[in-house]
Amino acid sequence: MSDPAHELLAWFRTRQRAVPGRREADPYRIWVAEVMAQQTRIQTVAPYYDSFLERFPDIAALAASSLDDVLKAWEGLGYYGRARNLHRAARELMRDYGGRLPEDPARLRALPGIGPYTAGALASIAFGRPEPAVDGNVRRVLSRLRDLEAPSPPVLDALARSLIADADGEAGPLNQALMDLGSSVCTPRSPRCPDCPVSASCLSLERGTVSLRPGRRPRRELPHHDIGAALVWRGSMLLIARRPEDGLLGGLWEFPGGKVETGESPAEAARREVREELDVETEILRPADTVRHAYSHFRITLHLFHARWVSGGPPLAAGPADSPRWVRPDELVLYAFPAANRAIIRRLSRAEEAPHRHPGQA
DNA sequence: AACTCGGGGAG
DNA sequence: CTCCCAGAGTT
Repeated sequence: MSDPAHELLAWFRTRQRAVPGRREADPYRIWVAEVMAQQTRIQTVAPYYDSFLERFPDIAALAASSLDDVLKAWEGLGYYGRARNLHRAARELMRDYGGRLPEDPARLRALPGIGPYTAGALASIAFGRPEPAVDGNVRRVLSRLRDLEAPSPPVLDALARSLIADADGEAGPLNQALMDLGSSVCTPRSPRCPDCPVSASCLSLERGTVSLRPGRRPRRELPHHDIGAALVWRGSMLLIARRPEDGLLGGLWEFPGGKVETGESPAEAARREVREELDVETEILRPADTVRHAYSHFRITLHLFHARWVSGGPPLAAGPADSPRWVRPDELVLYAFPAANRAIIRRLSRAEEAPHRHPGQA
């Protein structure tokens, strides 16, 4: 008689991978690992995880930091709302819970950035509670195990709970076993069913529908946008601006610019957007760089131009959080930029090593 | 339920 | 190139 829960636990014990948060006992460190892992691959998370915890070793340190510092530590990880929510949640925890995470899933769920999955993961892994933690991997494993095309969250929840009920109080290890199985064996394509500890219980394997489970939603084709942006030089200083906190890339810094309208050249768009957004008049000098970048739901081609400041904008000296602001090129590394801008900065600093004249200097 | 929100690795 | 990932918030 098959016993999926015990098969999963036994399999998990034999192959504990080195995963951020896996060997941790501190709920805060598990929390950070789970949030970083949302929609993000484990290899991507690892380097961020260590440096983030070194920079913010506990909830109090995170709550006491500025959002800019947290975003800088998050730079390149994507979904920057996660960093904003983590920061907000830390402050709520200091105010309402004495700087500790609550153990109750419902209270966890009420914190910003903690949804059904993360609340279940924390409750089970950090606090040993018998709660399900259904992420994309677990959803796929359970869909195949029961041969379900599109199980709803309540159904998945119930399936996970029934496994947990057979797991002898080992909810955390069982949840992690399901996730591990999904990421290493029960993969979206080319699953390794011969290596699967629960293949004897798998209804999809029995029916030959493994590759069809779970069903995929049809996807739309990605629209493409051309963006014009400017490296506005004022002597040896560059103009950067902070994006609004809500919305795409919220709170990150960027070189000012915007969408190219129909009948407009990228250079014209750059000059117009700088004037409209920052009230700064410029003269476009020459193309600086072009970067293509893909987001989840659209693609952009970023056309960047060297430009000369003419008038308007902030004073040369400004407070640390003022936007827009003038910075020296070597100061750019202190600010959190989107990946598309970061690629430009890399190439800019490489070019900086070769002898040349600044476009804006006399 | 549908849509928004990044980035990167695998195939 | 396409797909999709240790999801959550908003509408």
